[in-house]
Amino acid sequence: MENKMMREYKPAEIEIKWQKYWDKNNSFEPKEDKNLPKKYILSMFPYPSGRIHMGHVRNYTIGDALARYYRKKGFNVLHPIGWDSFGMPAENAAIKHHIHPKKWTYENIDYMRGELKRLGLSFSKTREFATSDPEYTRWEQEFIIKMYENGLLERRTQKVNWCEHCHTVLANEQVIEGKCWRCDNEIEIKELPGWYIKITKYAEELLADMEKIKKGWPERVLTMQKNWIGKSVGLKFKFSLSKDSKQKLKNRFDGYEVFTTRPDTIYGITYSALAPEHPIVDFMLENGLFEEETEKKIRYIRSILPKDRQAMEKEGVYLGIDVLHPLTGEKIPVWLANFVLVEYGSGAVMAVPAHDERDFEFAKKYNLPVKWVIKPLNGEFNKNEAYTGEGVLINSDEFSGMKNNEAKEAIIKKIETLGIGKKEVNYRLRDWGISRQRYWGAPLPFIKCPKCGIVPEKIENLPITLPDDVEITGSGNPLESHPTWKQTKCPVCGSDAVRETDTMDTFVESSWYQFRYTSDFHKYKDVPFRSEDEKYWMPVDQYIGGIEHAILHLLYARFFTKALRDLGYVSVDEPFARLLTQGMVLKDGAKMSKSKGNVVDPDDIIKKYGADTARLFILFAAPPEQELEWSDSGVEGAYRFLNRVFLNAEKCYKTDKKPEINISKLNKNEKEARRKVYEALKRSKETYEKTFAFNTLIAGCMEAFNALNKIDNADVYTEGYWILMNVLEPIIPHITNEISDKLFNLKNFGNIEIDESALKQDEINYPISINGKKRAEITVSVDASKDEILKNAKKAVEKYIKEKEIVKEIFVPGRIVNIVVKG
RNA sequence: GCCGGCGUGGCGGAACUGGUAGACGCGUCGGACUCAAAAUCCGAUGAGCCUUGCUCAUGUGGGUUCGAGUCCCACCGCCGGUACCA
Repeated sequence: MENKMMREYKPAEIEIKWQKYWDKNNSFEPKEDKNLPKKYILSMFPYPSGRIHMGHVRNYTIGDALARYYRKKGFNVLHPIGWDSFGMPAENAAIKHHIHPKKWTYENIDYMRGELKRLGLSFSKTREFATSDPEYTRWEQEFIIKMYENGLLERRTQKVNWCEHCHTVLANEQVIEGKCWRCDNEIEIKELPGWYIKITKYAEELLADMEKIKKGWPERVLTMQKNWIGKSVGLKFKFSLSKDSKQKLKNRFDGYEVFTTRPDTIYGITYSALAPEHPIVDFMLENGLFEEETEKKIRYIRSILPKDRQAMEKEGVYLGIDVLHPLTGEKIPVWLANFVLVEYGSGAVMAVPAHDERDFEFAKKYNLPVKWVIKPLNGEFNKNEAYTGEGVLINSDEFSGMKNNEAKEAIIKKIETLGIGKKEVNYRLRDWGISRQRYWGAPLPFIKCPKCGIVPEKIENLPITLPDDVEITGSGNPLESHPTWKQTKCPVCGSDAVRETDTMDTFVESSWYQFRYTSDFHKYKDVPFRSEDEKYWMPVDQYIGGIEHAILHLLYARFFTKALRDLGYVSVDEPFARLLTQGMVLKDGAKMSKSKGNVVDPDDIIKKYGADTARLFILFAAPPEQELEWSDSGVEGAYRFLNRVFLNAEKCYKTDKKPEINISKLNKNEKEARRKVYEALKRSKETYEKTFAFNTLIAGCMEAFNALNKIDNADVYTEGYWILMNVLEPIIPHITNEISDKLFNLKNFGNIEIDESALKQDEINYPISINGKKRAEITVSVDASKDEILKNAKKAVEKYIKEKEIVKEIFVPGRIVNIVVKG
């Protein structure tokens, strides 16, 4: 049967046709049948900034390929999209273009939804939402109230990171090298009241549960989170002040605590150091207990911002007081040192110059004694530097001779017995400050009552929504300056009260959106998501997004999941079973950005070549985890390939069944072509389910097409298209649907069994090498014996081995023959 | 400094548990078609040389092995994270 209907590849027509078809048939809605095997494929949702960029295209194309693959395999697939729609840019747009943040946001969403559709992405329509929708805010506010009631949220005043440009507080995670993650402005430290989520309560579980996800997450993401949490185990003990020193301090202090991870070096203490802001220093300054020179120096050190001190040389001064060594009772001088941080531990340290680089540097500068207490296991000390490695204790009373790792525990025990200290765990992780002094965010659902203090809003009054009539000027919080919004009644006593005007960090919204998608929330309005839906769909089987969220979003979402679990809302410990971190899209070696003028607009590519070309190129150009260098000629290449695929489909015949092939009648090229086709099919399973190496899968398909075009056998050719259209459908859905529809009535989109006989080769090439160097090549039948192969091999390399002694013959079946000769 | 990752043609990148280095694509060169061009198709394409073939090539230098891009040691470079965290 001849097939002459495909004359020209017109992506625009084909793509619109299929997009309409999918839309009309609701092709991508998850099914309610909970007996079906499920896959929840999620790409990180976008911020509706106005237009999608290539990073989005990459992110969503990867996710879409997986979703389409599993759908085709018969899974019930949840593949949703939504909008992370609160945030600063909406307010910036309001200031710049005098457009209301809400209007700006929702117009952007409408536009971007169209862009995603034009890419042929198979998102569910019923599960879409924006986090700024009041229905979403309502549940978030409920969670926050529950957290407050369960001691996971509190309001307190503390030092915060303040960005003057964004006019708001930032969480520690949002300060990148001392600058705002959004606008790059230098951060100031301010003391402000604010709301804190106690993520630190979950520090240990966040660490421990990495075990549960380590098979599915990139190691480096887990490492980054581990470092961020920064657990360290050690000893906390108290230094007692000497009698004289106590008197000098007017008996206001009897000592102070220090934390160390090296209790094994405790006998090497030769001084102790306090942070410049330590309370004892404060007290001594207030009471004029320093000589003039000393005080001058202390005031100088204190005048330098702690973060600027790192760059400086170590500096300090003797404070004129002493403490007693906890075990030996020896007198130990107390110094002030600019390298001791007031925020970490207790703001004071024991100093062991022999075995700590910082202490050593400081001791050298001020000629303080160095006492060696750990001897390297082999070799001697280099007394010009601190020895921080493992070893055996010396000069350490009854602990001498112990290995230092054992001594750690032993010394902790002794200190505990003496009652002057105990084992302690310290974390670098700080509580998550979620207050933002901005308008376009979810209001914190609390009320300040003059009589009752801070009280949560009643659940039945949720959501607390934003007022529409605001003026966004960029200075001050519009909710604070709104004439009436914050005026309310206390939900407890009914008296006049004021609403909290801080809104929530937008990372709160993105911490639980994965749960919201699990239910058809348009139908079930009395819950954030139905428990049965959550149990069925969670965890997300595959999460895809940028590495930039390794700490921020991914840590918050993991925490939030655990908190919601403990509040009884969800059933899982971890939200994302597997994570794929896709690399950035670059152009001319740099990240695409307006300021660099190297932006390629996805819409332009779609208009010129079609969505399939864009999708194919972006998956072909690099493996997903690596950076991807944009290449205009590479895009052209992808387009040419699709053209060939489309036009050559003409060589197939129409059929509803995969053609039966009689292998015995095939010639060499035909067998070769079939083998490549089936190899591509075989590889596709690995690619979609495990490796995500779309680039090599596509290369394999190209090889198969190239091989098909060398033959003239309609059966093999048609079989090839039957299979390759199936393999490529998740990547280039429009063109494959079009061809499969015309040729195969879409019947080729089910599961295809691998024909093992097609993968078998009749003949094998063996490279023959002499002493590991390739010298010849022979072709033998697959069932040739070892002796036969060796005989042929020797014949092929006769001139190299004649008059030489054969020392060894190596034969690796299916691989290589290597002959080792001497002389 | 510490932790992690990566170094392969002109370019993006292949190479499963050590077994023919450079798949596939781009680019370049040559050819066909054309009055011509574009498009398309066919072929060549790591470097060098004494060009039936040989030598050298996976950041550098060593090592293990019959055989190393792959394993081990040392170093160099780039990227990312983090940093006086006691």
